Order: sequence, then C-alpha cells, then structure tokens
Amino acid sequence: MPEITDRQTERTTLHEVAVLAGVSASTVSLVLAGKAGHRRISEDTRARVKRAAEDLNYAPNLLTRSLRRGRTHILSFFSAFRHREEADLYMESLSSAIEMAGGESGYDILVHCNFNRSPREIYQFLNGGLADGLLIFAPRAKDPLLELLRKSSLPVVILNGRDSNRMFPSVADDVQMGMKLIASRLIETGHRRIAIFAATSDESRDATTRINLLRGYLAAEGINVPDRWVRPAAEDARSVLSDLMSEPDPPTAIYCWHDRLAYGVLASCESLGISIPDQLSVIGYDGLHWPFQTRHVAASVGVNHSCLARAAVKLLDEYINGYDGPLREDVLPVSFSAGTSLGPPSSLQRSNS
Amino acid sequence: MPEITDRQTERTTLHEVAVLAGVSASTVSLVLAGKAGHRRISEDTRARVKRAAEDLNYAPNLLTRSLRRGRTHILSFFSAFRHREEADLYMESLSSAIEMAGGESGYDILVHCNFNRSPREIYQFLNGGLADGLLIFAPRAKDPLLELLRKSSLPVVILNGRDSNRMFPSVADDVQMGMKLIASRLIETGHRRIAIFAATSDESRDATTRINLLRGYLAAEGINVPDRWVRPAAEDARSVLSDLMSEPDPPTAIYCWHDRLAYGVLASCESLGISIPDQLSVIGYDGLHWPFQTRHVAASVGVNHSCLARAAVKLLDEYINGYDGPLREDVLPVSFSAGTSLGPPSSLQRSNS
DNA sequence: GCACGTTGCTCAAACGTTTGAGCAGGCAAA
DNA sequence: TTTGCCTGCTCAAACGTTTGAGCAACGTGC
Repeated sequence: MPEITDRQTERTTLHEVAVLAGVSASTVSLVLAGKAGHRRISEDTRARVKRAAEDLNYAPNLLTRSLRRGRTHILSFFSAFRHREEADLYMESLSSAIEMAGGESGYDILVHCNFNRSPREIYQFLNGGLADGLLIFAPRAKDPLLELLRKSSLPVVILNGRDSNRMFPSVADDVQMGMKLIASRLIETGHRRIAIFAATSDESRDATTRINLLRGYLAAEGINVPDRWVRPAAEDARSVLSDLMSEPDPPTAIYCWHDRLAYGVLASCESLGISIPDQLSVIGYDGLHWPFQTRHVAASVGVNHSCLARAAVKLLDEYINGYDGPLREDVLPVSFSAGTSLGPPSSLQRSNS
Repeated sequence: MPEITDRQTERTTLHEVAVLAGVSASTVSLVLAGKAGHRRISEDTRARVKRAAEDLNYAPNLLTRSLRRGRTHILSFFSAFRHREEADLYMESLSSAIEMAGGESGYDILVHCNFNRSPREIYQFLNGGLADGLLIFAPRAKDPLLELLRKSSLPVVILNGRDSNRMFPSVADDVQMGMKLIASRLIETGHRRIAIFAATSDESRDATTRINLLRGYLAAEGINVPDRWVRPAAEDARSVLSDLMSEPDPPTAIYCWHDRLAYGVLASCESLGISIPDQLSVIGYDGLHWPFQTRHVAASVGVNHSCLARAAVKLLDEYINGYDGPLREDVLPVSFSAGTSLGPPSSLQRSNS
C-alpha cells in the first residue's frame, strides 16, 4: 500500500463532499461538473451537494479532472529568446499580451522559463500533457525542438517564425508589407542614401530576409544599398555610426533591425553629435510603444501585440479543436508608426526652405 | 466502459515503452524516474528501456506523474491588477522577473489571467492542485480570495501586500526606507515646499501609509505638507499641476505615487511650460528603468524586480517544502535611482550661482 | 398483470503514473 | 538441508476524477 510522503493530505476530495451530502461520488461529480441537464439529478440533491461543496471549500483537483477529460485549458508558451540579462521590452510585452489573450479565450498560460536544458528535456516537458497546445516564439527554422515536436501530436503554433519543413501552422506579422512600407516611407521622405543595421544571423528567423526585401524594394526605385552600409548588429552602434557618417557622402537614413537597436542608435547619435533627423533619419521595426516620452520616438513598423497574441491563441485553439484543413500560415498586416526620428534629409530641407 | 472523446489518443505511454523493451511498466518507471540508485536495475535492462523510450519519443504524462508525486513544480501567479487596457510596464517587468526566478528554482509559472470570474471560481482554479504554491500580487487587505485561501492548505506568498489578518507570508520592498530616502533626498536637494500626488485609495495596499510616512519624515525636519497639496491620482495631472503652480508660493517638488504617474506629470509639465527640475522637481516610486533615453528620467526609489521575484519564489519554495516557523514577512531594501527630474529649486540655484 | 418508459441515483472502470510489497533464483553461512 | 540475504525484476494498489452502464422504484398504457 503506497504511502503519500507529502503534504496535500488536507485537500477536500469529491468523496468527502459525497459523504457530507449523503450521496455517491458520481452524483457529486454530476452536479458540480456534469454538462448542464444531461443527467437528471433532483433539485433537492443538487442543492444538498452544492451546500456540502461550499461548506467544505471544495476545489476539484484539476490534475485528475484534466486526466479524465483530456483537456487542461492551459497553453504553454515557450521562447528560446528569453534572456535574463536584460529587460526585453518586446518579449515582456508580447508574453503579457499572450497571457491576456489566453485569458480571453479561457486558457491559462504556462510560461516555461527553464533554460540550460536539452531540447529533449524541454520537449518532454512541453509534451507532458500539461498543456492543450504550445505557442512557440521565433524558433530557428531547424530547431531540434521542432524536430521532436513534429513526431508528437501536440498542437503547436509558431509565433513569428516558421520551421524549415513547413509542418507547423504559424502566425506572424507581414514582413514583406513591413519592409515595403519602410522603403516607401524612406523614399517619400526624400532619402536616397540608406544604410542598414541588420540582425546577427542567429538572432532571428529571417535575419537576411528582411534585408533582402528592403534592398529589393529600394533597388526597384533605383536606390542601391552598398554592402559596406549593411552592418550586423553585433558591431558596436557607436563605432558603426561614426564610421558611416565620416564618409564623404554619408547615408541620410538608417534602418535598424528592431526598435531596441534603433533606440541604441538614437542614443549613440546623441553622444556623437549627429542631429536627428536632419543628419540622419532612423527607422526601426516592431512598433514598440510605451507610455513615456522619449527624447526621440523611433519611427517604426509593426503589429499590435494584442492582435498578434489573439490571432495566435485563436489559431492554436482551432487546431486543438481538431482543425484539419490545409496548413495555416497567417500573416497580420503591419502599420507604420510615425516618430520624430524620421524626417527629410538636411540637403532636401535646404532646397525646400 | 467510458470512452475518450478527445484527441490525445496518440501519446506514447509507459506501457508501450515497457512492451517494446520487454519489461514491466514498473521497471520502465524505475529506470526513467526512479531516484538514482534506490532501486537496482541491471545495466542491460536500463539501456534497453532508455533505448525504447527514445525510439518512441516517450514523454511522461506530467498530470499523472504529479498526481502520484503530489508535486507539479508549477507556481501560480495571480495579480488582481492586470488590466488589459494599457501596457503596464511594472506588471510586465515583474511577471517576467517572476517567470525567470521560477525557472532558476525549477518551477514553471502558470499565469492566471482570467478576469471576470468570482473569487470562488478563482479560488477553485488556484487551489486546483495544478500548482505547488501561489504567488499573489498586491491583493487588497481584505480580499475575499484571501479569505478562501486561508482555509486551504495551499502555500501562498503575498507579493507587495499583506492580508489584514497576517496569515500569509509576504515579500515586499521596504516602504519605510523608501519614503525616508525620498524625504531625505528632497530635503538635501533644498526643497521645503513639497506636494504629493497620491494613489487612489483602492489602488494599492498602502495607499495612505506611504503618504503618512512621507509627511511624517518631512514633519520631523520641520516641513509641513498642507492638505491641499496632497492630491489623489484620480485627478487629471495637468489640472492639478496648473492648480498647484499658480499658487503664489508653489511647491518646488512633487512626489508621485509611482513612476508611471511621475512620467505623466513630467509630460504635463512639458506641455504646461513648467521647467524641470528648476521650477519643479519630480520624484516617483518603483525604480522603473528601461533601456531607452527619455527626455527626463524620473528620480525614484525602488527594488530590483529580479531580487524581489527571487526572494518571493525562494520564500514560497521554503513554505512548499514544509517551513513551519514563525510567519515570514520579508522586507527588501530599496535604493535611490537618480534622475534628471530632481534638482535644486530655482530659488536655491540663484543664491548658489 | 405485464411490458415499457422515466426518473434519479450508484457501480466500477479508466486515465497513466509511482512505489511498497512480493517473489524467484542464486549464493553463502550454519 | 535449512536459513537468510542479495539481486533484479513484477504485482497491484492508489492518486481523484468522469462517465457509460446498470438498477431500483414508480408510474402508465394496454
């Protein structure tokens, strides 16, 4: 006869409620959890049971309930990009949005933050039956974790990413649209000499995609971005800037991989005495915004996090509920968010005034 | 014979692994989950079982495992203050910190975000056995949820708050120290006319405590804060400011309930043409900081969120593991974070230069 | 008086693990 | 040969629910 070594002894169970109400456990279950009206229980019994449950402060054990029902109403959220070193406004905001969106759809969110585990260990946890589905943020296209998940039956939706085999549904912002928007805004504003502060290649799903898109759209308008003006984010922003701006014909605008980088660039400009946006316009990506006034607001492009989160949760919910049609790869439109960091280049201003 | 109506049919179970390895389920369990060395399994069998588990991509069902073991290694995090309307940097940062801290201690965090439920429903969820313990953020002192939780055996730690009956352990920043620090900084900097932008009384645990503390510390130095200079945050910042500043002898500094409010005040000052910090110094609370340069950085006082989160998780962990000593009400020291919004009043400047 | 339907409950199996107890076989000491 | 102790496995109960099937009691229609 196994013995419970732990606490937990004190939780009220269905049986105790049953005893107090003078009925069987089945009846209690039918009253408290049965689909309304499906089973016929007399009003009298129903009341007695409810009374007893309340008196005992009964809270059904969700582990066992889920075990029987095959549903936990929990979604796992996993991001490979959560670092503890620095506050990441983007991730914080997104995960918060997911928690909200989950709540709206009746799911609670289980945030998995245990780093330093092998993909296999992470897989075992994620596929452990605790969650009905998994939201996974921006995994690398060939992430070994995805390989393991492919063989499982766990519903997975990838957020801002895509696996190389196109096995999983995904929700992402429309990168094409975003880059097109950035290109056209830059051109409209009068910029022809444009630099790019790119991501390091391991940082994201489409480290090169965005760059190529942007260069393509610019090229279509006759604007060429020289290779030396495409700098990886791994480099120090300050030195890149002083480097670029010391050229005889320096760029008048720079696109930054994401807003965090853009704000880093803005800070460097400040300390280097580069005036924004006259000497250099800065445009970012993500559409991050927060309630405080910054010296400069980075112009940017992005999708609202609540929308993204809601779309992801909704899609995952459909898969959980048995959606079995063609693979869904939803793409959400982005919008341009104006900022003080984008303006006509000083050459243009001169000719205008 | 009950029937499973759901998906979930495809998950590999212990039995299937056992069959493939040619042993009993018990043996598989002993190999994969048994306390190391406690049971004697031959190396040969051990290897066969591991092989089989890997081949089948076996992931143990954590619902059942937890059911047996009486531990889930999950902590619930519940905050009554999560609103979906606006991004709340404080909450986002704190919950992120908790998720990290949980991960460090081997816990995953279950974020409960389902609003519009009654205390009883929330209680039932939280005490449903999914989590080993509960972290609850800043509940009101007489929150009915706390009343329900008191009767349960679920370990609870209150973060930044305290129940009126002093039943639950808590972790919070040292408010006394914080207010003392603010008072002394204001005085050191030369301020004698000080206004207070307070919380609305239902917003927080100690809506009045902080105010009284601050007034007390100031009074000890002979500085009196008139009642008309203590304004609730419910009022519009702009009108409060123009009101205060139009007095013949206006305040030279204002303490704001939290940093978010402080930044609101800073923005209003901007639009009202009140110069910071010459005309008005602004000091907040929370020590919020983020990687971007704002026009003004609010001087503030607060505790590092990672420290707070770690302390809370650690304390909860101790309670989960059976700590049974005197009630723990941990208080963490706060530190002053300098900002551009605090400086000597213009009168003083004049006399100094 | 019998077949049959309805009402209102209970029985017991099942979900997938963990783990104390049990057991077969080998071996050594008495 | 008996006793006792290892070693290396298996048995079966238990965790707390849910739910199809079963069943007693009571009409109701023929």
